[in-house]
Amino acid sequence: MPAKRPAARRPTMKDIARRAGVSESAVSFALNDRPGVSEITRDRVRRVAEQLGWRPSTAARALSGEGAATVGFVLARPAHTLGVDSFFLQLVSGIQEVLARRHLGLLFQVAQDVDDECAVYRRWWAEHRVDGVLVVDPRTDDPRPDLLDELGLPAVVIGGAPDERHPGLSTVWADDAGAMAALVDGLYALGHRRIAHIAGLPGLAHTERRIRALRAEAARRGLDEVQSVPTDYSDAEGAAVTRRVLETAAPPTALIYDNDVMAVAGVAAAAGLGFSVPADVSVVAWEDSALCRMVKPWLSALSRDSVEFGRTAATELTALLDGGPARTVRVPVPLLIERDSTGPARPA
Amino acid sequence: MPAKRPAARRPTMKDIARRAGVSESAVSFALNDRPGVSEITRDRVRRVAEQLGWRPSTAARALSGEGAATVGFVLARPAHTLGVDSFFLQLVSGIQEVLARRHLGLLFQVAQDVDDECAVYRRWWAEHRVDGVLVVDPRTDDPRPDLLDELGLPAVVIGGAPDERHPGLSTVWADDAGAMAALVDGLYALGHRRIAHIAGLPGLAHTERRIRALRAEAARRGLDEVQSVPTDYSDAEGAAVTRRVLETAAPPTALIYDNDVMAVAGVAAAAGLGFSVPADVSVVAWEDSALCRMVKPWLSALSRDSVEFGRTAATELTALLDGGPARTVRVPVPLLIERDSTGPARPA
DNA sequence: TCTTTCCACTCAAGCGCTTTAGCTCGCGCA
DNA sequence: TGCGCGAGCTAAAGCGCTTGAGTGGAAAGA
Repeated sequence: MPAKRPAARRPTMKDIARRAGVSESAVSFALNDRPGVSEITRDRVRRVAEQLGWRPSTAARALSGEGAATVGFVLARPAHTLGVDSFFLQLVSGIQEVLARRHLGLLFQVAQDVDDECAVYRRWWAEHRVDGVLVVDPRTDDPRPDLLDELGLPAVVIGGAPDERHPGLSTVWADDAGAMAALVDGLYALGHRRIAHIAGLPGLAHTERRIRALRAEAARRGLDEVQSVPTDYSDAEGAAVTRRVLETAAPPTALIYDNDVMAVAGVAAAAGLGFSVPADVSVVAWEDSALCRMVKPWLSALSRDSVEFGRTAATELTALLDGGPARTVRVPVPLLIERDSTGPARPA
Repeated sequence: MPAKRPAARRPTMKDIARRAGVSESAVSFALNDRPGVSEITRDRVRRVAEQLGWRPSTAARALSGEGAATVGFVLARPAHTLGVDSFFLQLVSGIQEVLARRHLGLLFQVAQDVDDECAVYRRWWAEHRVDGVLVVDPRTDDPRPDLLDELGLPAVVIGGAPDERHPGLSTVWADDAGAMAALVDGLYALGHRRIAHIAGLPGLAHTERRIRALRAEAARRGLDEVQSVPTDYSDAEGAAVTRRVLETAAPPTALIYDNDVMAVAGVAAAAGLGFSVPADVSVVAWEDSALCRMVKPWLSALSRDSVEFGRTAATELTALLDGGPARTVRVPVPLLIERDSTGPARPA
């Protein structure tokens, strides 16, 4: 037999009203800082509420039109790439920090793919579950902004490019193009002319931005042995692609990895092929984490503050929920932390 | 001016009732598979509902006593240890898989510490936000089970030991003691007599279980140069402790790390001290992930299926929500994947 | 003195759903 | 013919909160 639960009853506004000797409406006014009650009544009500440990029922609030006090976050990535990723947990930490302050809940869901994700948004909307959502991994040709517009669901896109076509959405983005330009600058100065970019998932907006930026930089300098190879972000593909680009007649002298996991796997793969880092080939990871200091040589990496990124995104969303206008805000360009995996190109 | 939102109205049961020419109650009966309507009416109602894209408002449902259709998950770990951890995202993936099937939402929150976590539970309970919670990182002397009992909030403890004192809580656990015994068995057979265990956060139940198990195994075999050193799971402490135990007159010949991150950091630290793995010292990681195959030598590791762990926990919670009895279920003992970091002890 | 104004508060409806009680048939049976 | 009965449905209350429309009384104005 299941244990009998005492199931303490939650106090309601009615309880407060009775104890304070006023009507429920007065309680509502008092607790929501609305005019209509005297200061002394307000105080009394507040004290009683506190004493009873009262908290508003989100369900009742939501039902009377106040919104669900919850924001949604969907992660649609293949399960195996979720593994050793430091970015998302940090991002979510930052998001939480801001949301918790306002007692907003975070409804989290992992989805199979973007279509699945869209279905989740539809369901959340229809079920009245969330007041707004945070969208990650924006894509080229993304169906989500249109959908969110249609549903009228406030949203901020994390990591997208500024988007004029959806004036209702806020965007928080990093200047990947600028970062890539700076990165290539540095490598060029070190003598690197053949550069391979082991990119992330094709179709992701920031992957495409980085690829385009690299191509542009190469063109500007007349480098024609520069390439980007998309992957699924996994260590396996990172290693495989590394081997592929390195086993050519004129292998690249610098490798740019779109995340830390692939960079680490890539270094190992390079070593397996007899390439030493950074003597034969320089390596940079586009994402810094403890991982980069766990291998020899320590990896140079582009470091951004993912927690702050999350904070910014959440702040924009709360502004949107408060009825503010949609905005486009840029977070600081990631900073290159130079460690031991980058050096001058070996002379030809 | 903020974009005017079209704000499509969500269909309600009233809409369905009107379109189907029946009362709201009939609609409710029809859609919830209750007796009281004929099959043909039921079908008609269902069709109309489908056609309108109707979904029940969770707020309204919750308000009329049905529960919030949401379960909670709080993560209370220092932010910096959240970084490169593969376990939680995998666990959450598994949890989601089960919850999504029943359209249960997952409310996720990161907290500072256990007290903070308790406050979150209280708030969730008072706000009527969740029907149950998943508790991770159980501790020795944990205040949470008592609290959850008091609140009557269904809960399953993930990774705890069977707990007779709280018959209302379900527990999903792994047999750390058994795994530790098997591990020591293997190392002993390889000739290892001096073993150091670089443990996780002190106070966590499974940390203590492992420490006790190791001590028991050592006692059984009369090994007196066996030790456990607690850490905060970070790569930094993993490396520091490694150096400390290795820089002694009779250093251990085998190191057991309570997670993959510390193991990797530990190998690097050992190498820095001139110890080669596995010739001078064997290394085992208690947690397998891509990380273990990213360093040379590849790390032997205890592998468990974290996704499945999550599935099991979520399944138990849904059973509890359905009014089932609390249960204690054991997941399979983690399996030792032997790679290149373990070998025979160097003869004295 | 009587009216107006305003403040502090109460009433009651409504949000979308569930659920209990009740109502109306048509049928079988005595 | 009358009655009971169950199947199939409706009416209405209630969950906890917000909110617009009152209401009573004291202070202010005529």
